[in-house]
Amino acid sequence: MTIYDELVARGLIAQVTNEDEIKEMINNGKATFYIGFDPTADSLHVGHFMALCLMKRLQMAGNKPVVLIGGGTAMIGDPSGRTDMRSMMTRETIQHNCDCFRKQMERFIDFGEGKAIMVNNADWLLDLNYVEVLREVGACFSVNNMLRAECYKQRMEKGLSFLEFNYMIMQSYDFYYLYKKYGCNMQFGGNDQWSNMLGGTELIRRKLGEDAHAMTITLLLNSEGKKMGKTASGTVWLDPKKTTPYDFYQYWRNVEDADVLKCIRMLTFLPVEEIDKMDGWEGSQLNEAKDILAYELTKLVHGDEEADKARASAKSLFGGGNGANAPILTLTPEDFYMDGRCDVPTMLVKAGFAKSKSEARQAIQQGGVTLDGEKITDPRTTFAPADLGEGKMLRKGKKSFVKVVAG
RNA sequence: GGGGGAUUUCCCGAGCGGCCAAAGGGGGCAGACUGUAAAUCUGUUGUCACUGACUUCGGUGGUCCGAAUCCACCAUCCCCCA
Repeated sequence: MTIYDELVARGLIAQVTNEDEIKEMINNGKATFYIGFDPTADSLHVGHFMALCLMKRLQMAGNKPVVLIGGGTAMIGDPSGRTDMRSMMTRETIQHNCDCFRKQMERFIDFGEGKAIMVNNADWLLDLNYVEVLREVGACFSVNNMLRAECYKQRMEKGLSFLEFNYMIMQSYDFYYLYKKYGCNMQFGGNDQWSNMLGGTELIRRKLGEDAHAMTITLLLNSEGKKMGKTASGTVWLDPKKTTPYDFYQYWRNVEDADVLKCIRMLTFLPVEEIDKMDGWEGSQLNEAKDILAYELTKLVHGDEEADKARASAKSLFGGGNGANAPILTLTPEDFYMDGRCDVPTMLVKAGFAKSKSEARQAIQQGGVTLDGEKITDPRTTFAPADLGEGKMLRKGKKSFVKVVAG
């Protein structure tokens, strides 16, 4: 199976500028392609992960990836897929985020001897001269066309600042610049980037009379049409400090039935034939597929050891075990503030299971909290350090566990 | 530059002087049912020393016994005209 066919089989390809040429290029390792990542946070997330996987697949097929970190474009803020303006980031924050991105990416992409390069568009965008750019590049863009682009259309009602309107031009300039400097002939990105990417191919055509290509990856949406990788409490990050490997595992372990196969296909490196076999799975077998998905992804992102640990704690906790690998919550002497005793709401808040003591109290009153299997019914129940012994398993609802010990 | 409108608790959105911690929906959390799924039903959803107290309705001042509701100014956003 050629790499292009595999991408199609996995459902990764959303739109392409010229299928035949792109197929020819990537199947034969002739592409030098770039994907841009705007450093809008200090960690990568699932969306980035998909792009990096695509990059890895193409790199393995002999193509050369260019990772572009958008230190310059982040100064503007991409309006695509947004209904409101991004808050402006300081240069320092952007720089910090760039550094974080770089570190995480090195896990996935091999940057050794000419295999891949990493660039930062701050290096060329920040020194541009306004009037020069207007004459050189601005003349190539039709405002009429730009306004027709999907990414701006959505913003016509809510308002769009001139700053953000220029995002497309900056991104197009990046492609033009990379094309000239590195012979970068393709750009990949999320499907929401399509119009921005076309801006680049158009600019190259107008300025140089040559063809460059663009291809977008299907956005990973769940069956309700929402972006995956988000929970009510926020984004699922790749940084273990921001989203623990266990939580990361749990996120995937809990995807809806309808989304499991799609996720396995798009996100894992399991062979397509193997995935096809899972296609008819239902019921408990489909439940098994969720474990495969969660395990494979945790392994890719956090490594074998962490994946094994996450899987083991999940199995012991949900399989009726004693939760041997549960995270530990150590209570400090200050937590035993009530005559040397600690109440349960304090523990729940400390464990991060409740945002406030009120919330914790409600969980208790509704019968959702147990300590070592015993239901807590009174929010005022307290424990002294000695009561905890070697540590007790505090549980809120079905999915939140922690082993409480007195420190 | 001129005119009009908006800003409410996580989100959307009611409220337009006391009965407002603020309707309704969404989302979240918990319970039942289950497969750590979905759907459904129930409860809950500002904070705390929780049968009470305290702090919220863009910001700052003011009127009033009393303000999310009235007035003034400021900020931000939207719409129409130029």
